[in-house]
Amino acid sequence: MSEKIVLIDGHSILNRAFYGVPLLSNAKGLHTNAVYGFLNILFKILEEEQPEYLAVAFDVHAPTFRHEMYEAYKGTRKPMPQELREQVPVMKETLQAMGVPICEQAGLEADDILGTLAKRSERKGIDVSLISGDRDLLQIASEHIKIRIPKTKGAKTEIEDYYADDVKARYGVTPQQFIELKALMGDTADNIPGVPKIGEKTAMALMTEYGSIDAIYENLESISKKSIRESLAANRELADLSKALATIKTDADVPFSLEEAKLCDLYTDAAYKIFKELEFKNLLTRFKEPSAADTITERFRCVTDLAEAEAVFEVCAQADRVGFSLLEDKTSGLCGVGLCRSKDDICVIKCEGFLTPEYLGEKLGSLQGRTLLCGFFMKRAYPYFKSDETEKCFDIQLAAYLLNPLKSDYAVEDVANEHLGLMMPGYAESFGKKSMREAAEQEPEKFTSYGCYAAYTAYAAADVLQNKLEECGMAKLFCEIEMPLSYVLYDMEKEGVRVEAQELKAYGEALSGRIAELEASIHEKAGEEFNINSPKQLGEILFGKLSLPGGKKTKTGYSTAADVLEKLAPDYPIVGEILEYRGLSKLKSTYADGLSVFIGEDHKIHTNFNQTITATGRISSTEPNLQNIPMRMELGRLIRKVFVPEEGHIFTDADYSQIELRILAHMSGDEQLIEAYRMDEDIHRITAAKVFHTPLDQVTDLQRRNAKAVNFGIVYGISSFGLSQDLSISRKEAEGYIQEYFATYPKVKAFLDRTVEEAKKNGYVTTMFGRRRPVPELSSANFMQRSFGERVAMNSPIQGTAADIIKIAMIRVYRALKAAGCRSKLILQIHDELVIETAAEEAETVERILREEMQNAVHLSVELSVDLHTGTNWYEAK
DNA sequence: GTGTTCACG
DNA sequence: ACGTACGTGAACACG
Repeated sequence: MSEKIVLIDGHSILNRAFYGVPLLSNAKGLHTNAVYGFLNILFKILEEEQPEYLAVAFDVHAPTFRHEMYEAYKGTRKPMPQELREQVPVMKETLQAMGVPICEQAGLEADDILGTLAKRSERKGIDVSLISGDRDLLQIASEHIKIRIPKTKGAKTEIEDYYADDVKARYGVTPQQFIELKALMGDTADNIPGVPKIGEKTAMALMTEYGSIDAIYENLESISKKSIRESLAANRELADLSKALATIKTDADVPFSLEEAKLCDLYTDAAYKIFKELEFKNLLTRFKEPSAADTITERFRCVTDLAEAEAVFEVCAQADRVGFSLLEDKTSGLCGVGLCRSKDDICVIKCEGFLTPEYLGEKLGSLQGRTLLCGFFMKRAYPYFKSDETEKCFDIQLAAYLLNPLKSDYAVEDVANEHLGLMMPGYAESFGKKSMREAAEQEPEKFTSYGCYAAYTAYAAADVLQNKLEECGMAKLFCEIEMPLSYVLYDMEKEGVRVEAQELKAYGEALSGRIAELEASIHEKAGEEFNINSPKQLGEILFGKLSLPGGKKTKTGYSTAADVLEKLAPDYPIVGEILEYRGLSKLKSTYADGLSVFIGEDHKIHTNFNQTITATGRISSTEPNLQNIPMRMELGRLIRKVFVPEEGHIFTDADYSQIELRILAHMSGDEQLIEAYRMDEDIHRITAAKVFHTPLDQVTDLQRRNAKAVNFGIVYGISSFGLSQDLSISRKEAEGYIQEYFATYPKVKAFLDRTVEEAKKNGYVTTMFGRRRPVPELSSANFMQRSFGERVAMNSPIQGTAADIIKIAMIRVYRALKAAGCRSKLILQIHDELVIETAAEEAETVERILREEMQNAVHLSVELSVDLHTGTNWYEAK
């Protein structure tokens, strides 16, 4: 077997990777997707090829330059986007760190370097694999030089391979002819003029018939088509020039020795550092585990003996701080507990024999309050706890979330990696889809290892995260809001909300009847049966078959969204029916049928309130989502009647009135807006009066509606386009409203501008309570992305502060209910609204507490106002 | 798994 | 010239 070299066309592959991988960025906002994609391709190739040599070629600055020339010429495509441009130096640094030689030379294009190195290697009897996204390189292909072109097909990349024969098979020309083909037809991208009048088809025909440019000119008179013949005759020089331009150099002066390309261990310390910085979690697993981890795993142990377990808990109770991991899942129950009280004392106590789940839970609970208990997802541990005190609790996930709320999850291995620089296998990596019980029984060693790693990570990360929280000014937010709130949420989930299953079923059945009627009528009007729920089929029927006007939008086909259909409804009865059908089937599938599966044996629904999901600090609700139960339309709103309190209770519902606008008034300090809230009048009406220069009592409904939309728009990070869409007015009119609004409330404008500026400077925005949201989009070169970043920067401090305030209110209400000895319980939170299941005799107390604690959660320059309602179901209470 | 639609604040 | 209002979650169709 001869030796092999892999040569990579750096810019070309980086470019491929950039467009093939969705935009990623690390915590610092640096984009990383192209580098990530490049490395994935590189590793894949290396695994396949097992070469002895490796080198990457870059143009010095040719690609951007040449690219831009081309763009200027074509006037269509964009220059290299900033998101990609910034990754070029990062890519080079990464390669350097991995010890991969980078060949670049002023005055030489990467193609020429690659061509030269390929031929040089071939002469030495070395096989060549040349990786490029650019088909121009095909001219280099030979018996020993393989051109490999990666193609991104959906998620995975497939690679097309071309030896000389493959080029012939695929394109019908030899690699040499490939050059001449290109010379004839020209290539604007490479500034190759080509021969006028000759395009792809003609060039191909000529090459197939004559075999070379020289042969074509020798037989010029035999070319039948006059225009082609004349063009060729008149442009011999151009043809030769084009050929020269199209030919990749194979004898360039590249000072590069094969020895430099000798492939060494890529997994260097320097590379590890860079991969970590770039947050390439998957790729980090390729590195050997750092030595620190080795010493830790040596100390991992599994305890199965009662006396030993007793001793462990005793020692833990004396420790300052204990990291723990709960080894359980819904189906398995508790299978073990990982405990770490120092980096030298880490174990998993397994549930077996005398070590029952009850015993372990009890012992874990007994640690509460005696030592700082650090764990992932503390809410899961609260069932074992004896009190709702969280002073001596530290939830790793909550801390990691505050430090970067944009991540999709906060798994043990991610935190270990990001905050401790520790590589460990994740759950799925160790156990696949096994349940915790299966893991414990079938993989005892990995089970111990996983539990110990998690406990150690909790132990060690608590310290690191605490310091980071302090640095970022979020320590108070963490221990005074998020930690106590986690217990409140646990309590709300545990309590649940009662739902009348029978009535819910009846509601669903009532919908079914009407749905069937509509379905029949729609199919009849359409002249065929089709799936109305399929936007694709629906679009084809409406805008294709029935050729209704206005059909456009979306990548995949016609848009059939409600706002599009509503415009058509007055003229086409079928559209109205479709809208009604849509509404009803939504109610049936998501709510009537969807909710019923979550009703437990206690007749209650226990939703999950997630505390680490949203970018702004809000809570989210899942399985089921109880934060989007219908409200705006009467038919949907009726569903709320099935949500009922327990015997002897009523619902008390309290919501903040326009909390976000009040926060805006406070944060901007705008006197006009603050004053508007001091008047005891409808804020939208006041805004209308001011913006439209109309006396308050003469404000029309339309004016009020418009003012309300502007108020919303301001909170969302206003754009004239968005407002115009919302109000169905022209952009110009919308722009006018915004101008008037800012003239009315000048400090609001100043505040929003200031916020965006700060976001650009810092890379993040903050709420009144120090909660941060990074805004990496602001550094994008893409207008759309950047505009999005600006709106995010304007909205997040407002939405986030509102989230902070209601969280404070929840904790206060929870504590006040407890202090007053109430049986009444907080059960739901819907962003600006709290629902309490109120014991009948406590109705007045509860109202007083809600008002008091919500209104005084914080003191702003405008009062917080709370609306209260009660009822025997959620419909009545709202 | 991704895209579309639509429910809520 | 571009093509959006901010933040979520669930159901469904479709590849």
